[in-house]
Amino acid sequence: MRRDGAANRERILLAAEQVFGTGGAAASTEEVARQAQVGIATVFRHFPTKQDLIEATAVRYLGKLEGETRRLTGEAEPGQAFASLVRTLVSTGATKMALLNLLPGDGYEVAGPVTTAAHNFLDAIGMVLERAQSAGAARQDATVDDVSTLVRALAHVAAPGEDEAVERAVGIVLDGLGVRR
Amino acid sequence: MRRDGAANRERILLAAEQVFGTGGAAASTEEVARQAQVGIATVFRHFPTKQDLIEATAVRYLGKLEGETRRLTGEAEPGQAFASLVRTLVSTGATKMALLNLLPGDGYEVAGPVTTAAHNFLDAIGMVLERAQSAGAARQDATVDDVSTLVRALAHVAAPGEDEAVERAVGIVLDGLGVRR
DNA sequence: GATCATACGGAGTCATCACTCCGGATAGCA
DNA sequence: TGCTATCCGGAGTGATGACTCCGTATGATC
Repeated sequence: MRRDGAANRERILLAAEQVFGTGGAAASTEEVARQAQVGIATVFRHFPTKQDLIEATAVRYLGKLEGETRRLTGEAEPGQAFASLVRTLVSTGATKMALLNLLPGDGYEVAGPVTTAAHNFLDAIGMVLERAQSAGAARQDATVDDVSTLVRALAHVAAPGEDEAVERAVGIVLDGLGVRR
Repeated sequence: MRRDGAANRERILLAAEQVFGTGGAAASTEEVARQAQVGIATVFRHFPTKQDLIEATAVRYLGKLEGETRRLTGEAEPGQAFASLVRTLVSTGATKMALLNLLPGDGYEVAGPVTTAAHNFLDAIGMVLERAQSAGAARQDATVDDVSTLVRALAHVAAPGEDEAVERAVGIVLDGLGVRR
């Protein structure tokens, strides 16, 4: 693969994360091309359909989230680490709701790279959750799916500018999850 | 207004609630016309723009929700009434998420009939909430906005068929709201 | 039952968007 | 530096959807 080709692919993915994140999946591919400073044909050469582009962007984004989540596994305070995870996911999810919608449980295809990436991400969340539970800082019967569902839910209403309302809602959910604060 | 005109207006609003509810605001006006068994021009004669149609549908729907909510004010068990309210709103919201998105706090215009209807609806929720709080069946510092935010959030992920996951999430949120179960 | 204001249907218009075609660069290598 | 496989841009193309035009039908009033 030629170097300029690889570089453009990167620029496109970066732009797509921004565009689809803020505008939802309804945002146009042309907008992505504009933001990436690339011709529309170049986008379609790298990603034959809009769906392919969205999926590639989602995989990349989920991988990033997974990395951030795994980093929290080493935190000294498991309860705080978990609370911090939820807060972070909700607020970053606020500007990427279209991508979060691709998580399982939101009516997505059963197999494929997106689902794999999502599972890896959920595994990472599970590790943080279990550490909190072992430390007695989260209720024992909570599952990763519970956390996933609640985070996706909160992310949907977490529009930028509604910080205070969202913070209150997150606090109530964390109480429901038995997280010590 | 002629009788057939009024009747068609009703059929259109009914169809719109169904179509926009399940398909989101992205659903086409033609689909509404088809479902209402009416020509496309008839829809636009009654509601000059698609936005007008969505707003009229939302006002109607919010009024219906308000009525159901006020009915819960007379329940014997305030805590159960509140829990039942949340459950009902989340599950009905699941098939009308596009309309629930028009509630304040989701980036909608400040004035107008939709906002008025939404406020009336929130008032009704407030009455149910306060009764539960007075009975010691809900935490004292919870506000109507908290409930509104959480319900909207849950409704977004409450796809039909995900009943069990949603029920668990609702349970956790109710725990966070201090609702006795 | 005649008149006419009110309503109706569906073909057409215009804009948007996903996706394609093709002539013109350019990176990498000898 | 010259060659070529790879890559690029932007003007199409076809489909879809919001909205309009206009000839026809019908409910209300006399």
